[in-house]
Amino acid sequence: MSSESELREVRAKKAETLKERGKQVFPNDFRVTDAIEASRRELLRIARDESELEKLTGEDGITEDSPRFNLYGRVMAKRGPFLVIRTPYGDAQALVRKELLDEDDAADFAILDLADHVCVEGPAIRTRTGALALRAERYRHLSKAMLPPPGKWHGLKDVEKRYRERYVDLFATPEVAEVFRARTTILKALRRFLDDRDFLEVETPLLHPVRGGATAKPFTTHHNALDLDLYLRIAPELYLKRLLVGGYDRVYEIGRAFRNEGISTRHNPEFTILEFYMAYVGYEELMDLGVGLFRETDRAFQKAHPTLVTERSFDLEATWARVTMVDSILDRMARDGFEPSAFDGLLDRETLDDDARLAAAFETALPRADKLTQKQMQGCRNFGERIFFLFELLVEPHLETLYRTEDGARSLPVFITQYPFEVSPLARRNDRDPRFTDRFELFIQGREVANAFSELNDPDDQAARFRDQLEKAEAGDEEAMDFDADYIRALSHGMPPAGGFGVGVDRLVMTLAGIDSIRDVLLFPLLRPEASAEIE
RNA sequence: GGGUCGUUAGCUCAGCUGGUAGAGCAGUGGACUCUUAAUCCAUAGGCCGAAGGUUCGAAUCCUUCACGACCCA
Repeated sequence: MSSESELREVRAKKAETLKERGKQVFPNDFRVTDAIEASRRELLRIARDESELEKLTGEDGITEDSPRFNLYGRVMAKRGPFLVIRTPYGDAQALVRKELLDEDDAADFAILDLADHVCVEGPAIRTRTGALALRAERYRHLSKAMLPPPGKWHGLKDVEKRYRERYVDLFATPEVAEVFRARTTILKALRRFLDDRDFLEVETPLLHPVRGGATAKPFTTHHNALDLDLYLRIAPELYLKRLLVGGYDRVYEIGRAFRNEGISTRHNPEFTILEFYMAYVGYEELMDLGVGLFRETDRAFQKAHPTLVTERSFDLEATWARVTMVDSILDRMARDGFEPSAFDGLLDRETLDDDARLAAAFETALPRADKLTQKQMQGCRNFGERIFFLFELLVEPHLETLYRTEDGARSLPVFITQYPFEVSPLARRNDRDPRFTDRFELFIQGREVANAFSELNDPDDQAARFRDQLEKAEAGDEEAMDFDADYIRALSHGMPPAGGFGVGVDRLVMTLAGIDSIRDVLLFPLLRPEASAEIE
């Protein structure tokens, strides 16, 4: 009897036995008072404290006066007369012997299955091997698991199953549960940093009538009563800046954004974004603020989750690199040791500073490039797009190699600044060189973690940029923004000079916890539905 | 989108160049009752991801599909 249906049957029969004895299979009369909860925590604390353990006696040292404890949770294993009980704070064991229980409790205990929830009550003892155990004088059944848990030793390894049945993954693998606690620690630290600086946390719509705030393919949906097509937001940006117009000088939002794109180790269609906006600062101040934000968040993470701290290839405590995009391309070309590229020997400062010369360099490089690269090169229609293309092709994959600590041991976080105007439709132009914007992206471990800029608050300039986006859309660009007339109206009422900063929270969690796949930091990553979900 | 790999018992995995489907754990019955993956004896459990094909014979070879992982773009 051990196919799935048979295992289920065994448990169903035990449930039936409970009922026949007048017991509920799923009772809800057990109440955790503050005192009982404190007693469980105390027990788990003692279990981990050598000096406390030594104070405990063996079973024969137990008297009427010995303190009693409660231990309740999910039964994860049976070892001889011991039960391993899992709680949110860790595991502890209980010594359960029928002769110490009254008849009724003993009968309940006799039909215990692994993964059931139970409560035991009794004094704490020290076992012969020096570990703590609660010696059960009372035993209560609290909830039945109708399905068997995964193996106690190997746990749940099947990656697909782990994502689909995250509830099992979480109780079977405490390290996984810890990652999601760390995620919350990180979110709280981000909030605290901003709250401490008088930022106001706000919530803006997820349902957007127009696409804006980022260049990405949106999800579409429909509101029936208004007969209105809507988009799930790709970014909260434009609403948050409306709030700057409204007079809140410092606002932030942490929430979900949706992008209708492929799924990979770094992309999930819904992801968590933090955006904050601050009046009377520019992008330089935002870099300083960003350093503080990430360092403080990391310290909070490391302090709360020492078991998740891994050997890192990057260093947040060293001085972070700040390089303009053009300089980063020159840095790359000046460096040996990279794969040969179609642009070798073609790029110098003069070329990267002159539209015609750069276009000519592309002409020369074109036949040397592979097909896919050629296609992308031909898609570059102006100076800014060419610069950005060169950055993505030549620099981005090598950021970790290019910018390192003095001893060369670790990579530095790097701010790439001065993004070209053409690829930055919401950022303010640089005052000295209008071909670029006062924008940066932050890369840690070569991974893009943040995007920020001095905000464009000139309504006419912004309207012209929206019109450019419309042209792109007409040319077939599915990621182009819509013309947001209300946003232009908002800017026309006057927005204070400001800077804005966006963080990919999932990627930040991945970076700090040393996790390679975004699915491992999302509780329920998007998966294709199962072919046939069993319905009963 | 392309490539590589995977899918066998509830869980973790073996199963060779085709020849009757295997182990450990968990389950069931029993023994034991201070264990640390508890132990011992006994026992049961399979549409070998799905569909086609090759073959006397397919978990194994071929094709298609589904789902997933990793790499590339």
